[in-house]
This record gives sequence, structure tokens and C-alpha cells, in this order.
Amino acid sequence: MAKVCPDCQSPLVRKPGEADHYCLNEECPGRKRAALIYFASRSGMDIDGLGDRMVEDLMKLGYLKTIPDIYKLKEHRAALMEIEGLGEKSVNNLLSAIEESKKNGLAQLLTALGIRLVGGKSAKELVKKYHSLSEISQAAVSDLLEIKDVGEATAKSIAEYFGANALLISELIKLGIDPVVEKTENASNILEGMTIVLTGKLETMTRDQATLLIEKHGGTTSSSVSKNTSFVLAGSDAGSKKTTAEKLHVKIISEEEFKKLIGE
DNA sequence: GTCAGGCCCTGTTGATATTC
DNA sequence: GAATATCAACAGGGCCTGAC
Repeated sequence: MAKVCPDCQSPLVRKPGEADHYCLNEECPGRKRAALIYFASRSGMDIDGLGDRMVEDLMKLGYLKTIPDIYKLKEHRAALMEIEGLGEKSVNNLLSAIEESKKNGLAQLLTALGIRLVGGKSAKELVKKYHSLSEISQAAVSDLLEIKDVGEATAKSIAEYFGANALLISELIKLGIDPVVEKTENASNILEGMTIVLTGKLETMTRDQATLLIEKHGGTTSSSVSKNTSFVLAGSDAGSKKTTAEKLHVKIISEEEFKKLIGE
């Protein structure tokens, strides 16, 4: 029996070689909801106050249909304050977080768009070659294949996304959501060529801050430990990654040792 | 001040793409 | 084909914020 989408009852399809079934209905409310939730999430544009429940409520009230609608919410400030559970402060915080999200970089925006097979790492590689949304939207599959870690499936996924969402992208650009890639100077190259894995809770910095520091000093981060991992930066309550590192005889260092290493 | 709901942060795991 | 890296989904504990 064919599977159907629980949100729109459209038949689900499975792409050759892939395990998951997908709803291809562009108007599927479930797909739209998921896209909006992911866009606002920490992995996406990191908009505080716009979680899954809030997205659902705003969709039900008709204020949210597509991603650009998020940046038009300020036009409904008074109406938002009428929503149960939302006071003036909540609405102000939400609208500020939305405005603040405009400062995010191009890589973060690309991640937030939820392009299949494009996460944080791939997005960072993309912005090394392309410096604006419009540049990427015009890139051909053959051009995208020249990017490190981008294979045929990812390149096609990117091209298909921009092909199908041209209107959404132009609307975002009109709303001022078109980040410029800033060139960052490395503080040093002490971590040049190193792949570092973070695990556990760090005491003096967040994981994001640690990642930024590693990149600033020429290194890269990875989410899984392998023989190629240069070292594991382990905080308190380190989990299975530390165990894996021990098994593979990968060096494990503390936050303090890490700071000494980079001279901070 | 208390409570409830929502968010944040992190770890784990499975599926899949890419590289060698 | 194996090894590796990445993505995505989910869980759980703790924290934060707004409503009352």
C-alpha cells in the first residue's frame, strides 16, 4: 500500500537509492511548517522566541505562510500582542530576534533555508566560492561540483532548490536578507590542517565560541571522531566521542590545554 | 513568588554522501 | 567497498521568561 503524507494526504515518493519517503506537494502545510521551524531554529537563523509551537500558532492565524513572512511580522505587532500567552515583552523580544537574525552570515542563511544535503559545513564551503544568494542561485550543477565535499547529489539538490524557490529568494533579497560574506583574517595558523572534535560541556566558552576560535586559528571541526581526528577537546560530562577517541588513540585535551595551545 | 511552557545545549544514533 | 564525515532527528536536563 502506497504511503501518504499525514499533512496533505498526497502520495509519498522515494527517490532512487534513498531510504526516506518525501512529500512533493509544494503546498503541503506539513512541509511549510517544517521549513519555517527549521529556518528559525538554532541550526538555522537562531531566532529566539520562534519555536515550533509559535510557528504553528502564527500559521494558524495566517501571519506565516512562507519564510519571508517572518520578516513581515513587525507589521502585525498589535495583533501579535492579542495572542494568548504573548505579552508586550514577548512580542518585542520576538521582533528584535527577527531583526537581529538579519545580521547572520550567508552560510548561516544557506543552512537555514533547509536545502537538502546542505548543512553548516557545506554552506561554509559554498560561501568560499559564492558571495551572495543571487550568485549561488545562478550556479550550474557543473560549477557546484567544483566545490570541496559537494558531489552530484548535493549539487543537484542545490540547483533544484534555487530553481524551485526563485520567488522566495528574490523576496528575501527585497526584504534585505542578503548577507555579504566578510573576509576574516586568521589569528594564527597554529591549528592549520587539524581536524578537531568537541565533546562535553566547556566551562569558559560555548561550543559555538570554541568552533569560532578553532577556525580563527586555521583548524576545522568535525562532529565525529576518526583516525584522522587531530585531537578531541573534551569538557566535563564528555560522552561517547571521548570513548571513541581513547579506542582510536586520538589525543584528548582539556579546555585549559586548548587555550594554552592557541595562546588565549 | 510560583508555575508552566518553551527554549537552549548537548549527546546519541542511524542514514547517507563523499573520498580514497 | 571501506572508512570517514555530515546531516537530521530525537531525547533529556536545566534554564529562562511571561502570566497570574
